[in-house]
Amino acid sequence: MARPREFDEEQALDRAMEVFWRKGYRNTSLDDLLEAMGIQRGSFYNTFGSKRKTYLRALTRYSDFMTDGGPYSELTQQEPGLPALYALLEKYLASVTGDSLVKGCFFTHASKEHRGSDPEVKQAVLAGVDRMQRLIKESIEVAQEEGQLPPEVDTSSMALLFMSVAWGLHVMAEAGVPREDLMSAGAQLFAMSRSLT
Amino acid sequence: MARPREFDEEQALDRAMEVFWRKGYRNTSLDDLLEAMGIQRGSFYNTFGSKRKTYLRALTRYSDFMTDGGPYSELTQQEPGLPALYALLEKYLASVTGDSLVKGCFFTHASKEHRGSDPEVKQAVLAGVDRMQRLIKESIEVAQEEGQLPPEVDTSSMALLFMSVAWGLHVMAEAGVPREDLMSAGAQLFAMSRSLT
DNA sequence: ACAGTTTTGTACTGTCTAGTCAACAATAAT
DNA sequence: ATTATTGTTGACTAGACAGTACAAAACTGT
Repeated sequence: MARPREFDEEQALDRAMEVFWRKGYRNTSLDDLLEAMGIQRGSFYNTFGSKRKTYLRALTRYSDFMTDGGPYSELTQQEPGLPALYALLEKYLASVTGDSLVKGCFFTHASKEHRGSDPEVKQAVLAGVDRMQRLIKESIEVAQEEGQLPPEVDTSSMALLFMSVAWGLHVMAEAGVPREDLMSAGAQLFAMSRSLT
Repeated sequence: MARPREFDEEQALDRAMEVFWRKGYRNTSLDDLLEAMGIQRGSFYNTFGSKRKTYLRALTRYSDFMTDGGPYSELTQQEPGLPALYALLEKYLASVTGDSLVKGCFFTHASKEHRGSDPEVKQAVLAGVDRMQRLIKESIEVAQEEGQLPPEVDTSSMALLFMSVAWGLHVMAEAGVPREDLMSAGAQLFAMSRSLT
């Protein structure tokens, strides 16, 4: 007994995620957002409430997007352990230094834009980071089982170190450091890892 | 034959640097800036021209601030090589996870805020990053001479790797990852470095 | 003392922003 | 067909923002 919606909420949210990911929160105006989502002001506020709420939903959606069937799920396929991790890093650096519209991890952008001062953003980001870290940690444990890493290394620290390198190189790329330099710095990390055994 | 200035330009610029460093470019309103600088609109536009120009000057000033007599100059004192680098990283992480007003490297904030889309900002940041990387590279070369690192490692890649870890852990801290986790990830890197010999 | 010059303080401008509102359109149950 | 209910639309509001204009103030050389 009411007028049906003319757009798909999930799809609109995906578009919103894409814009926020690409441009950040503050730098995305409502007009940008509406244009990307393909809806108009009234529908937007009716369905999503506010720019902020949409942003928070986009963050958790990103988390799902990355881990469920996304890039992180490839860690268990192919050659597991260090090779898979290295492949993931290379793919990440390629996306960061390439000319795709969406560059780098949404969470790094969100972290830096809010600098931990927004509790809700922080919580959403931290939840996503935890999921990613867990997946990487699992890969490192596989690497241990495969004998690619010695059994005494702390897998949690190692996982965090790997993520930090990826994120750090991401920021370096945005600072203007050339792609090849970033690639060889990443390679250096894996060379060091391999030499542990 | 004219009225003298009532404020010190250098000191005002230092204050401007501090605010931009702490709050970022967009998130610093002109009122914030003027309050921090202790001057008023007219004087500001007379002396500094615009918010943007002031920001660019603040960036290069930061570079001087860090390398000339600042934290990076400590690399050559104390125990040079890896211990000095490790001390620098620990100090950085302490500043990042502590409760000081100014947290982390200004260049990481600037990089991420503009994402390489502003050529002038990019240039200023890259120049500063180059200086920092050179200092770290020198420390790594010292480490090689001292036998702390094998002679075959690529010192440039290693320097970039170290910086990336610092920056990455910085972003992780802002994402909400606990301090101890960051510390042990940093320690992991140095443990790996030491085991190379 | 006064002319010339620069700084200073403040009111103002135009633009951009997120969010609101009310008229109008489209559906489903009766 | 009517009515209740929800969705859509575009004009509107209120506030924040960077930057400007200009008069008043303060200083220096003569």
